[in-house]
Amino acid sequence: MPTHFKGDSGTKRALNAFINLSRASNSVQTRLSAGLDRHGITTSQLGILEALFHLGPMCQRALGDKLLRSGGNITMVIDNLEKHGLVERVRQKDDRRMIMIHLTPKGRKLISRVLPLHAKDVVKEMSRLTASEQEELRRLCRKLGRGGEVNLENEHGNSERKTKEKENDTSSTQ
Amino acid sequence: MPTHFKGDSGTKRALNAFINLSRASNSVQTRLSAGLDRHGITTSQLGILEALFHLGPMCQRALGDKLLRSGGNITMVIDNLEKHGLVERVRQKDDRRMIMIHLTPKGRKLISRVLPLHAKDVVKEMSRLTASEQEELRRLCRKLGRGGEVNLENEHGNSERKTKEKENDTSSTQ
DNA sequence: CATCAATCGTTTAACATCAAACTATCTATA
DNA sequence: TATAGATAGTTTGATGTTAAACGATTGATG
Repeated sequence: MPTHFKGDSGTKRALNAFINLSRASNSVQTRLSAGLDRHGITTSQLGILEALFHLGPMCQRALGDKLLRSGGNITMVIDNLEKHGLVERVRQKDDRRMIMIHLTPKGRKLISRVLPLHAKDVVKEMSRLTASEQEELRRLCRKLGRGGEVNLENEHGNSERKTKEKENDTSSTQ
Repeated sequence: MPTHFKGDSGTKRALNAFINLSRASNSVQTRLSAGLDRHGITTSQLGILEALFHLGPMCQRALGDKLLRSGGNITMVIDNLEKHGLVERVRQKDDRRMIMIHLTPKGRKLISRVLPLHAKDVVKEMSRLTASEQEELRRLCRKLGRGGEVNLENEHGNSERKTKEKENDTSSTQ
């Protein structure tokens, strides 16, 4: 009963690697979101606030692309942020399909206060690994990332430079 | 604008490790759940079906402990499994608070068919890493697992044996 | 100019998730 | 025995998530 799998060792290895990957991600995520609780925001909300803070006002479509979330999801999370007075929707005049999301002063204040604290929490969580272990973990995880190394999105049409793949922005979510 | 963080390199390293950990877990999870879609079940449902298949009938509390989910969540997922005729609730006679969850023949048939296919999918996903990379990933992820190595739950009171920590069961979820 | 296709955001339905309040049941103990 | 506390499961309310259908707006093309 406690064996649970009668496959070859290669299968066991893959299953174990996957299970521990999932558990680690979930564990860290859960502990970090407890930290965010103290500031009254969720992980999803942090993602949006951080993007707005670092990149400036964006339309919902762009936020969805950046955070890898569906349009409907972005609508919902922004609804909640708006209820709390942290962002506001501004309908574009030139293209009335588009709505730019702006941080309110309250939202800007909050995110600029929370971000360093959250980063500190992340550092604390990851400090269970040494520096080189963190780099190794990153390297291994990258190989498991988005299917087939797509990267077919130049964000805002800077198609003249075939630059450095972007790959990482050192944001504190996702 | 593209720098996004003006912290020391240790902070950057931790943030990058964390981001890539989350993304890897999410990516793999998303691709695997597309595979489960073909069998009409979700990841959560798979977790419960698999536990029942490997461990036999269990009460909801035990399932929640095993899968690290809240009681309310278990109730909901089992509701859906029951709707689909894959499990059934059996009220205990000796202790009427308790409800044992059983696989139906249909549920047993489904999970015994799906499990090997799902395992194969996991192997395929993880094959982006070599065998030793998988083992290294597992090792690193374990260090990030549940806070402080708690393990304060002997499941069903087998408190006489201080046995081998249990740690891993080679299941294909979680 | 009219229409059609693309794009943006919203809504809906289904599932997941948690915490907290609640019901039912059991156990210990006074 | 009666009552209080523990335990199992459900319900509720909030959030997040997707996919699909939908409405509004824009742009292109005949």
